[in-house]
Amino acid sequence: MKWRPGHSIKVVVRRTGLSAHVIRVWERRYQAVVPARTETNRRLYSDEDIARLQWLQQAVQAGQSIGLIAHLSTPELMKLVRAEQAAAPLAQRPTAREGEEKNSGEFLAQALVAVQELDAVSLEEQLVRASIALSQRHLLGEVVQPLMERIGQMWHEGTLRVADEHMASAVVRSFIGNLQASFQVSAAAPHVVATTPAGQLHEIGALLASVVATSEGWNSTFLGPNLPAEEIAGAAAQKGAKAVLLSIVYPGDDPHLGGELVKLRRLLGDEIALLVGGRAAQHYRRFLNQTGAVTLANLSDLCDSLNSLRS
Amino acid sequence: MKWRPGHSIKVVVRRTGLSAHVIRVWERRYQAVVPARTETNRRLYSDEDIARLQWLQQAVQAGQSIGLIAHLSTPELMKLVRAEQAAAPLAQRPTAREGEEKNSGEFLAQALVAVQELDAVSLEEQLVRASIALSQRHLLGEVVQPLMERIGQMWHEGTLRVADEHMASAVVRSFIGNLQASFQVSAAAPHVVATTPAGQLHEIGALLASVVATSEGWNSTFLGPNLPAEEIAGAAAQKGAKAVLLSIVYPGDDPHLGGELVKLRRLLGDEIALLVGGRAAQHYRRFLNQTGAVTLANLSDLCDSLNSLRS
DNA sequence: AATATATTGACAAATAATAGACAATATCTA
DNA sequence: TAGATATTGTCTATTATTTGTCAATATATT
Repeated sequence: MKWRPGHSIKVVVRRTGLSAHVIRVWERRYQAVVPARTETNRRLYSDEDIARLQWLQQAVQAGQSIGLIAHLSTPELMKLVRAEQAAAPLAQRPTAREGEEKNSGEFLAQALVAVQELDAVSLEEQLVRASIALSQRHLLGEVVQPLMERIGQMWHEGTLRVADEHMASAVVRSFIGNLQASFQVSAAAPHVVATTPAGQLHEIGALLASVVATSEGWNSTFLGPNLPAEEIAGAAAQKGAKAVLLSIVYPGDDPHLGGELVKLRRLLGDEIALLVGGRAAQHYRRFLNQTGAVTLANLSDLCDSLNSLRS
Repeated sequence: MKWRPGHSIKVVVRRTGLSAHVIRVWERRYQAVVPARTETNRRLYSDEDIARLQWLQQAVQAGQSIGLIAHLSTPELMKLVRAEQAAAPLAQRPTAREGEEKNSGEFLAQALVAVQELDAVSLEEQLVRASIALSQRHLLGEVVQPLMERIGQMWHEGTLRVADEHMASAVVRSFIGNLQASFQVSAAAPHVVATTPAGQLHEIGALLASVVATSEGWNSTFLGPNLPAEEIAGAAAQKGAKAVLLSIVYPGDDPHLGGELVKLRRLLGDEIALLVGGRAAQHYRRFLNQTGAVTLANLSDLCDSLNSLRS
């Protein structure tokens, strides 16, 4: 679990990009980060120390002076960096650097802070930044989806207030809806509909699926959450859809849902595929297998399934 | 909690766009903003200082001369700038005046057709066209709001399917969220939060209220629907909101809602106003009157109430 | 032995504060 | 209207502070 020893300064240099000189001088002058020591006086940095240095570095890059911010707590630093990013004129935004992996994690972390602070503007700002810096796939798979999963998790744990969760849902919904509108799809392209079955109130998963389908060149209609099987089948028929995308996240033990799925499968007929994803989808696996629905583990699976459906 | 240290003049320069020279000369000549100092005589600007400089800058850009306004209090500056802004756009408003009435009706009719045909793309297209052709006020008051009312009505009558209603909600939500993001509001502007109380699941009204508040120059946070009184009060406190906007649409006979409203009023304290609108608001009039909440008949009422709150 | 790290002191470039000057307008006055 | 005066942004020169970098030296690691 936890790694006791800690990291040498060399590791910190590699991971932060700061020089060893600077790291030491920040410690000497401002006690910005005061690592533990070995018996022989070597510095031993914890992961928290490194993270703090990274935040300090970002704040400095954003124009803050180290002497004024070195003693701030790490959460305050995070807040400061966000404020600075938001205030930066678009003209001189920090040049998009390489290292998408690292960046997507930062976007996620910043977005989570924004959610906890109930800061809708900041949350949207992070999403927009991520959408500029990252590819579609990384944006959805490494920022938006993990963000919503994390929020759902914290919500169940009681770590997050309902208001935070609702605010975040509203912002993310709007953002994704926006994203979807930015794609141009031929009217001749095949259709899908995306929704969640009755009893499933969390709609973001279905909305994500809908965007992915759109970005893969399908005409996708998002029907909102919590629809009974008849409604879903009716809508699919009306749109001439080739597939129905369902997202099942919570709860994972709804006694009615299995029946709904079976009924939906019957109503859809043989021509319309049923693709089911989401965290709790596997809890209903026996119903899905029994009816010949396709279970999706992630958004890449969805892409694959859509592509094979097309042919 | 609170921000102790302060920002260097460099940061102020980047956030305001003013030159360091100007910032210092305004201080020297007019004491426009007199920041704290470090032990070594460096200027330390607080967030309030920066906000004040932004207001001063806006006032100057609007044609005021710095020597005459530098000594005004920040609230007076805010009022001044808003007055200027309200006066200016009228002169250069390029809106196509002709046939707004007729057009708004057409947009509404075509949007309804799109809903009944479950055509999200067409619905969004109508909304976008309306947003181009109409003023903000007409767009929201004569297209979006009537559209959602009509949909709710048809839904209760059974004329519309659930899927249609959900799809329309998703599209309109996304569209309004988009609209909201298009406004630039100063961080120094006062805050409101918009939501619906527990038991009220329809969120579009609150979202509309949130956009209107934003367009009137408030920082508005939309909290999503169906929040218990404690959550609303907590969020309002966290954001330092001056008002809470509630939308009550359906149902109009919830036995718990009156109690929720009374509780919310108590939790908010004396400093935070409670503005309540929506089709069903008058059904709870006795609770609202009893608690000193303001009842709003329409979006224009909301504008008026917000403006009087500001002073 | 070769390499990496810690400590101290020092240095230079960047940044900031102050006072004063100047030019372009704006406003007032005769 | 012309001239005087005031306002306002910009600039320079000087001094002081902040901050990244480096060298010298000692100690630890491989």
